[in-house]
Amino acid sequence: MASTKEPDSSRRSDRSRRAIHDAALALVGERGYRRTTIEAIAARAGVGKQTIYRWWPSKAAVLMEAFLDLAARSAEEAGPQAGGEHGIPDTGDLAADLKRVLRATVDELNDPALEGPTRALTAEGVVDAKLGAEFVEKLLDPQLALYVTRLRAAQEAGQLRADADPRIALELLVAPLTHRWLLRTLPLTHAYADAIVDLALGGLTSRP
Amino acid sequence: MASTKEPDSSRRSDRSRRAIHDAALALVGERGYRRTTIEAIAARAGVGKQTIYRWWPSKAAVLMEAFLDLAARSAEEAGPQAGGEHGIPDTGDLAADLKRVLRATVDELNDPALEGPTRALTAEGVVDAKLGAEFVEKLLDPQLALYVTRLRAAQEAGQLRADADPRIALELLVAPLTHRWLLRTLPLTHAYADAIVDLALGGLTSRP
DNA sequence: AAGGCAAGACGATACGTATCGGCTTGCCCG
DNA sequence: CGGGCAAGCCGATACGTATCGTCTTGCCTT
Repeated sequence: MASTKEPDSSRRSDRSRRAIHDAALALVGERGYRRTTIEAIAARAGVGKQTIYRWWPSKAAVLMEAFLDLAARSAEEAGPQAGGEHGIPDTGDLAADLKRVLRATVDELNDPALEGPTRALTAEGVVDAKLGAEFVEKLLDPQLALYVTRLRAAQEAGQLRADADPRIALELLVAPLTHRWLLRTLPLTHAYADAIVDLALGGLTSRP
Repeated sequence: MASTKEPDSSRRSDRSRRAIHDAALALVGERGYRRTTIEAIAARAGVGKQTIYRWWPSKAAVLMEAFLDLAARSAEEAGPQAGGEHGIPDTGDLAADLKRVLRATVDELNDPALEGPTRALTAEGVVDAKLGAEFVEKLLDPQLALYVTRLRAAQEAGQLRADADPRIALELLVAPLTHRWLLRTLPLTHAYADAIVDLALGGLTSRP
């Protein structure tokens, strides 16, 4: 028993880890997820295959960590009051604030540099429940939480129905964008984001 | 040129095709998409590997066709006025009609027999644009078209804002369900479907 | 000197192709 | 008519390639 020898993480090479992150992101962007092999990642990173197998359980896990690392670094660079990641602005105008954030999300989803890895990771999570849970917990939920706080503020300001669950309301706003992007049903544009905000806030029912 | 000899489809064995469909669906349900191999499908179907490679370009294509066939057959069985596939009911009560259909969709998405293959196919479409387009065209769009007609009827009955694009309004209703199911953020229940309908129709904004 | 490191050999699968008789199908010739 | 004959799909299987994940070997950092 207990033959599962855990490697000593204190001796781990941070240099190799970063090189593997970079190589993984680059290769997935260039050739797609399916066609990037562990061996290719190792070769590009100038690293032995075993160094990857020692520290990661799967190709998807490598990519996930690379992604998290990238997000953490770009968040750090961006500083406290950055563009679209560190909280949703509250100017008092809920519709305008939401449009601003959703437009930024549209731009992010349409960014060709991020599209490949993001699609790969999402698709993997759709099929692999374990990885999907990690994806949701570490990447998606923190972002959605920002909406919850902003929507709660709107609720306290009397701009949002008191009986609306912010967690559900948020999905009404975000899910349509995700839907178009993931399934590629129709183009994902700023105009679409605006339309979603207007319809979601105003409601579909006609009023006198 | 023209050395691409197309096989003669008139001599194709329908028996083999069905066996392959069934085997593919069963194996994907049992072992997941990644771990079902073409060779295993052939073995289970009692079919030569080449018979699969002769008629299908990829594993995903086999599954897609199997799925379409299944949908077509179950639609046929269900008859003209079946549960949830052949048009959205129009009782005059838009909210009730939508809840009925979305609840049925929830049940379908939660059906363990269909979950495996559907996830596999969707995930493949997320990554493979060509397959995704086929998936949308042959499976998703026809279903969404039903919403468009129902919503247009509601619009003519004065129950839906005249300035709302039905194609976008539909996404407000359907996307949240897809979102929860695909990403597994929270449980997908009838109560959630009802909440979505109420919020989408009534709007998020508080009213006097 | 202990252990992670780069490099790569290795067995195990799965892929997609090629080929083999066997069997059905449709056509030709007697 | 009707027996044979070519064509072509069928199940089956051998084959070479690609990738996997493990294992081994020295080197080099710590």
